[in-house]
This record gives sequence, structure tokens and C-alpha cells, in this order.
Amino acid sequence: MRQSKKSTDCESCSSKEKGVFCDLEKSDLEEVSDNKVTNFYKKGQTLFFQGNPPFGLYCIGEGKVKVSKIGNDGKESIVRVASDGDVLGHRSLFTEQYYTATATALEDSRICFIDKKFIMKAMQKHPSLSFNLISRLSRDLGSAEQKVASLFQKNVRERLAELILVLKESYGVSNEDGSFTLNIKLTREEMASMIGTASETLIRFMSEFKDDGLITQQGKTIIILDEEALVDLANLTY
Amino acid sequence: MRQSKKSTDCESCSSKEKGVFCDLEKSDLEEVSDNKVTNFYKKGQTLFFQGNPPFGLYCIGEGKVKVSKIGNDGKESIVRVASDGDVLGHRSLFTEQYYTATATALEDSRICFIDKKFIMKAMQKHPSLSFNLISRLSRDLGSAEQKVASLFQKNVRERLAELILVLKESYGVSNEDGSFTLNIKLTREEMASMIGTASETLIRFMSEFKDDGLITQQGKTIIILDEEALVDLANLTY
DNA sequence: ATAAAAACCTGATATAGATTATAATATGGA
DNA sequence: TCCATATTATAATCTATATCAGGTTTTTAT
Repeated sequence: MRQSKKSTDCESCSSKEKGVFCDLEKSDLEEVSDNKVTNFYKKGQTLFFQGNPPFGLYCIGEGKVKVSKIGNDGKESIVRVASDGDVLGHRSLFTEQYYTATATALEDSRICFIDKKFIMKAMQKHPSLSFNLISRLSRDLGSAEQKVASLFQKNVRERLAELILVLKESYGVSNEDGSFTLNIKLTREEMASMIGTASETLIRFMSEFKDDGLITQQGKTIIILDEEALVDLANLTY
Repeated sequence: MRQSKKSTDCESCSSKEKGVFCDLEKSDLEEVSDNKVTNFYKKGQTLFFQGNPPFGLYCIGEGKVKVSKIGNDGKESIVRVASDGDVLGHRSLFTEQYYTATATALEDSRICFIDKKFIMKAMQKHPSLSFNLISRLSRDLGSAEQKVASLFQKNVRERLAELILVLKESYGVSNEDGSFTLNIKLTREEMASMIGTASETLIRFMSEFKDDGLITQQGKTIIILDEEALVDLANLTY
């Protein structure tokens, strides 16, 4: 099911520069390479489940992964999306809890797994690694708290406009005509569970945005036509 | 307005054990003491405002502080509450953003301020400091994401039950008769802005809980009478 | 190529909770 | 102590959005 290679080296990883190991020297990076496994996940495959114990750190070489919490009624809530250069499972690893969320590949992905013991040792040895983890956690905490505030204060239309802008931040590619293509594929159901609404409601506002010429679609891919209008609609705070 | 003492030493701080500097040796702790200022904030005073640039780290010796985001309409959303041994302003410090939230004392508090440069140097020197910061950020991220999921999936009654249980976790003191006193004073307005509802709605459910004998009040202090019933109501996930 | 299954969309209805209004109580300052 | 202000409380509307129901289109598997 899930193909696995014993070794891929970090030195030649396409997201080396973006990752938490970016400040390590070649020799130290080789040591990391020796202490990890590379796995290839197909779209829809699960890296870990809510309730599992964490044994190490996941590191995305290439791909996208959604982190979601499943409620008692089975309803999914996506709390985060991680992609190239991001780490996964760090939160539970460092709080020594079982995973409180499930991680699922949104597209075919190359993801490395590094053993807990090695990571802990490496953090002792390389302050830059700890520092990069702190930066990431801080950034993630920032967006989680922003999400909380948006849910408190904004209606669905505003939250959708905000979501599209947030997706642009990470996955937006600018086109020649000034528009932006969002390089991420999500179902309506998934988009709805990122802003805490029903898929029907989300679809309604997506149609509205399309009718008003703010966005358009090419297959499942969203293209932003009028960013400024979205910014107005999103009612951003700062 | 805000009284300030040049030096209080970390060694004798009442929350030394709980704080991020707990693993430092005496000599290192003295160095921290030499690089900080202790301030005394009155209830309602502000430590920093949304939009301000961060110059260092706040460290709560004694007291409680709410971290809230103010929307464009002036509505407050409390995203976190920090107390004895917690740090504040770390998130913005490590993402090098302006503060994205405002921090206000919920009660008279003793809070130290440590310069950014010194903290960064100390992190290089003491892996335990970085590690403790990582633990805290992970914990905070966990509760922020839990909050997001609750907002997505739960109604106000469930969220209120959950809030009371979460407050018990940090501020609950058990009484002889098996009940728990919550050692934190919040207005209904503040409680409402912690779970994203209107104060009128919150009051309605608080009254319901009181009528049903789940909680009672002594002045502004909440006392939990039937924790189990609250757990049932909260519809917790794991 | 074709069937089956997802995903998408639209309209009608129901409802949780916001909003508005009004009053009672508590708190703190002069 | 008393007045002013903030906080708590309850009830009556109103509305944004969930839910339900129906159809269409797209994707996936055989």
C-alpha cells in the first residue's frame, strides 16, 4: 500500500531550505538522513490517527496534508494544512499526549519520519533546530488564534473571503493577467470544514463570489480574480 | 500608575518551578534576574496592545492575564488566559510580527519583562529553555485547536460546559464536600467572549446550569457541584 | 465505454442563538 | 452613605445559517 524507501538524503531534498533542518551543516544533515525513513503516501492515506501515540516527527518533503479532528458525530474539522517543508506530529510529540487529530494526505506526498529519540538529541545539539520549531509553533498558534477570533466575530461570507486569502498566502501562484491560481485541491466539504460551516452554505457563497467576478474555477482549481474585493469582504483586523 | 522595581530575583520567585527557567542553575538564574524588570499591574491595566512591536518576553510571577483580539467593531474575543509561571508575548516575539492581540491583567499581577536580546542569547546557551518554550507553545496550540474544533462542532451549552471544565483544569480548587471552587474571576461578558457567544446567551445557560444544580455561585466565584454532569453535557471527544 | 459513486448545486423550511428592550442587582467612588 | 455606573438577568423578536430534499455534474472504477 504505502511504498517506503530506506534512505533519501536531506541534502538533496527539494524542501531543504524551507524545513526545520535548513541551518544544519552537511555532516549533521547526513546524520539526520541516517535516522529517518521516507514514505510515499497516496492521496487520502492517513499518516496517523487521533488517539495514536506519537513515536516521532513527520517531515513533509513534497505534498500536502490536512490535520483534522473528528467529532463524536463523525463530523470532520480541519484545523491545519501542512505542506512542503512543514513538520507534523510535533505538537503531540512535545506535549507527550496521544495525537489529538488525524493527519491525511490531500495529494500524493513524500514524507519522512524521524524517530523521537533522535529528534530530542538533535535539539540538544543544534539550537537552530529548536528555534525553527519554535518559529513554526508560533506561526501555527497565530493562525489557530486568528481562526478562533474569526469564528467569534465573522459571518460565513467574511470567513470564506478570509479563507481564500489565507490559501493564497501559502498556495497562490500569480498569473500573467494579474490573477492568482490556488495550487491546492480541496472539496467543498473540506473547505466548509476549514471555516466551520455546512457545505451547502459554503457552496452558496462560492457561487455568489463567482457571480460577482471575485473568483473563477478551472476544474477544481480556484482562481482569484479580484483580490481587493475579497480583502474588503473579509473585514480583516490589521 | 504602574509601579516598578529594578530587581526581584528569579531564585525566590513563587512560580519558579512552573516557569520556563525552572531547569536553570542558580548562577544562570541570577543572570536572568539581572536582565529583567519587575512590574506590578493593577486589574484592568494593559501589558501590550494589538499592533505594538514586541521588545521582549513577559513572565508572570503572580496573577492572571487575558489575551484578546479586538475586532473592527470593537468586540473582544479572548483567545487565551495566562497565569503564574506562564509567559506572554512569546508568540509575536518568535514570529517577529507586531502583537496580534492585547494583553490585560484580570487581577493585580506581578509580571517581569525580559529583553529580547537576552532571551535569544539564553536560548542558545540553555536548550532546556527552548524546550520549555516548545512545550508551552505546543500546549497552547493544542488548546487553540481544540477551541476551533469546539466552535465548529458544538453548540453554546456544550461549549459552556467545556469552558467550565477547562477552567477547573487550571484554576479548580477542591473543597471538603467534593465540590470545586474556580479560583478566577471573570465577568459574564468575558466568559461569553471566551466561547464566542453573546453575554445574554451565556447568562441563560449559566442560569440553566444553576437551576439544574450543576454549579452555584459565591459572589462572582463559580463553584462546580456536579462535574460528571458537566462532562456529559460537554460532549468531549477523547 | 459505461456503470456506480462522489461531489456539486439549488430551493424550501426550521431553529439556535443574536439582537433589542427593560428591569433588577451589585459595585465602587465621592 | 448614597448616587452613578457596571453587571446580571429575563423575555420577545428576528435572522443567519443548518438541515432536508431534490436534482445535476464530475470522478472513479471496471
